[in-house]
Amino acid sequence: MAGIKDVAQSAGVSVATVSRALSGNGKVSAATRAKVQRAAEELGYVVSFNASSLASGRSRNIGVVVPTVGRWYFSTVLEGITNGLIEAGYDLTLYNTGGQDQHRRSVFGDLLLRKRLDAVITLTLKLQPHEVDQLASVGKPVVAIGGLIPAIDTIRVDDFNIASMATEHLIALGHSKIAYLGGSEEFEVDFKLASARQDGYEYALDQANLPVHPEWLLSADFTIQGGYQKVRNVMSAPRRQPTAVVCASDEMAFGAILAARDLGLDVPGDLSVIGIDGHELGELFGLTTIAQDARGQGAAAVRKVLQLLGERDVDPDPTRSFFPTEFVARTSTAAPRT
Amino acid sequence: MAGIKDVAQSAGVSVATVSRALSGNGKVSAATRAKVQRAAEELGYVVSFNASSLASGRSRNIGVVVPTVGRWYFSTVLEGITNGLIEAGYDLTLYNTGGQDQHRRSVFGDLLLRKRLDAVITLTLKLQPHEVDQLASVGKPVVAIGGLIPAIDTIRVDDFNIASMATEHLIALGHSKIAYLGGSEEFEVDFKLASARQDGYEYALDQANLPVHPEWLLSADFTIQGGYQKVRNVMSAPRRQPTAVVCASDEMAFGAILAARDLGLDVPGDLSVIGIDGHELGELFGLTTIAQDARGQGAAAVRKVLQLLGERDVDPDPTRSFFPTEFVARTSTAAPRT
DNA sequence: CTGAAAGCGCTTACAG
DNA sequence: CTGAAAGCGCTTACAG
Repeated sequence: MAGIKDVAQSAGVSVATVSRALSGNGKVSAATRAKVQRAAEELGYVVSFNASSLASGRSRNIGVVVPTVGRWYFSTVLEGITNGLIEAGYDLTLYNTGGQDQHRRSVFGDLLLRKRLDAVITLTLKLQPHEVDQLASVGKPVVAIGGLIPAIDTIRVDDFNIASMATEHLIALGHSKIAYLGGSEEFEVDFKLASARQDGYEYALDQANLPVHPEWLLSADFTIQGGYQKVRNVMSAPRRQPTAVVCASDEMAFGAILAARDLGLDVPGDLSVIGIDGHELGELFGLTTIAQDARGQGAAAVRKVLQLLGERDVDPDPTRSFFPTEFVARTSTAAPRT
Repeated sequence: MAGIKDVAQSAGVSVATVSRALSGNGKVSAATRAKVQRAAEELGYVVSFNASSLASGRSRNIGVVVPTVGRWYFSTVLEGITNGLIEAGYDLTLYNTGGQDQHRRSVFGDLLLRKRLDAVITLTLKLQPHEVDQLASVGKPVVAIGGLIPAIDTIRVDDFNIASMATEHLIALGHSKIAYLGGSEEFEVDFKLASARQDGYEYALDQANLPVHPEWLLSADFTIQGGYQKVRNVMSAPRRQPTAVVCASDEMAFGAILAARDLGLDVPGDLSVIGIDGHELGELFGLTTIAQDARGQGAAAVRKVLQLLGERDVDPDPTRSFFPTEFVARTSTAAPRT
C-alpha cells in the first residue's frame, strides 16, 4: 500500500518527480528516473488509478457496450477489443445490456456518464437519438462497430454487398429458388443490419429477374437452433421448397445444414447453404461463407479509439468505408439438381 | 458537466449535504433530499466515480478475470455476472488473458492492483501461488468460479461426481467400452478441472471392474471442432472402438455426434454420447448431459462478492460446497448393440 | 439534520 | 531537470 510519497522519500526526490519519472510525462534525467523506478519496485508501488484519473482527467479506461456476449460475433469482436486494450495498458469496462431495456437505460443514463471512461465502443447497437445525445453531452469519443450512426466513427462491413454477393453466388450456380434467413425483428439490436442484408439479397434477385417469395423470407435469432427450426419448417412444407438459402450468420447456416440432414436431404444436392461470418466451425461443416474478420474489427475499433485519444504509436487505420470480407468457397453450395 | 458545487448552490445547501442526499449515506431530511434531487436532475449532475472513489475508498467496480470469452461456459458465466452487477449498480472491469502469459502477467502484476477495484472474480483460472499473494496483498475480496484455491471463496460444481455419474449412466446401460474426452494439457487454464473429471471417470470404471484403456483417454480443447477430430479418429481406428464416450463439455459432445454421423455411425446405436454443461444446443442434438447452471454460477459469484463487500439487500447464498447440477436424459445414450 | 474543512493520492502549470 | 503548491471533485469525521 505504498503511496507516491513513500516512493519520493525513499528515492530522495519530490512527489512531482516521481510522478513524472513513472508516467513518462515531463522531463526527468535518466539517473533520477532509474532511482525512482528502483524505489517504486522495491516498495511495490502501483499508482492509484482513481487519484491519477481525477488529477489528470484521463482514465485509461474504455467502456464497451454490447447487447450480449453469447453469440459468436459478439464474443469474437470482444476478444479483439480486450486483446488490443490490454496491450495498450487500458482497462475495459464492460456493459452488457443483455437485451434488457432497463439495463440499457441505466447504462446510457447513468453508468456511461460517470466520468470514469475516456471513450466508448458500442457493438451493433442501434443507438437512439437521445442516447447519442447523452454520449455526446459527456464529450467522450465514441466508436461504433457494426452500424452507421451519423457523426460517429464506425467500423463495419458492407452488409448490402455481402448479402447480394452471396445471393449472386447461388444464382450463378443456377439456383432460382433461393430463400433468405435473416434476423428477427425483436433481435434487431443493431443498425439495420438485418434489413441491409435482406436488401442485398432482394437486389440480387431483382437483377436476375427472380421474384422474391414472401414465404422464403425467414428470420430467426442468429443461433444454430433458430436457423435449424426455420429451415426445417420451410423444407418440410408441401410445396415451394427452395433449393438454396442465404443465411445472415454462419450459426444459422449450421442450423440449416443440420435441419437438412435431419430431413434426409443432401447438402448441397437438395439444398445449397451459404453463410456470412467466417465462424471457426465453418470448415467442419464445409460451409461456403463470406468471412468477416470479427476479431480484426475489434482490434480496429481499439486503434481508432486510441487514435482519437491522441495516443502516439498507433498505426492509423487506412480510412476506408468498409471493413474487408472474403468469399470462402466450400462444399455446402453447388448447382441445383436438375 | 455540472459538479457537486453547482448542485449545492442551486439547491441552496452545502456540498456535504448534496453528497449525503444523493449517496444515501448519512441523515438528510426528506425535504432537503427532494430539493437536492431536483437540482441534480435539472443540472444533469452525475457523480464523478473517480473523485467519489478516491474520497471514499470504494469504487463500485469489480474486476473479472477470464481466460477467454469464446467458449460457451465462459460467455454464459459472464452473462450471469454482468447481469448481477448491473442490477447492483456496479461496474465490471474485464480482464481477458486470452491464454497469453504476457497478458496474464500484466493483469496480475499491474492492472488488478491499481486500486480501482473493490473485488475480483476469477473464472476457472488456476492461480499461481504468487498470483494469490499479489491479490492478497491488495487486500481485496476474491471469489473464484470453477476451482478450488485455499482461502478463497469458490463457486464450483462437483467435477469428480459429475464425471463419475455420467460414466455410471453408460455402465448402467450396459456399456463396457467407454472412452473419455477431456481437456488437453495446454488448455488447462483451470484448477484441475480436467483431471477431476477424468478421475471421476476412472473411478466409475474401477468400481465396475472395467479397465481404463489409454487409447480411450482423449483430449481436446473443449470445442466442437476438437471433439469432432478426436472422436472421428478413435472411431476410425481399426480396432478397439468404444461404444460410448463421456465428454467433458457439451461442445465436444456435439463434435462427437457430428463425427459419428460423418462416419455413417448411428448415435446412440453405434456410439452413445454424454456431455457435461447444459448447452442450449443440447436439445437439438438430443444430447444426454449433466447440466450445470453457468449463468447461475455467475450470479452466485456476484452475490458472494457483494456480501463480502458488506452490501445489504443481498440474499446470502446457502453455504454449500457444490453448485447443483442436473442429469438430463435425452436420446444420445442407449444400450449398446448386442 | 447541516456545514466548514480536511483529506483521498495523484498531476501539472508555474517558477527557478 | 526539479520542487512547492494548487487543484482534480468528491466523502466524512467533527462540531454544532
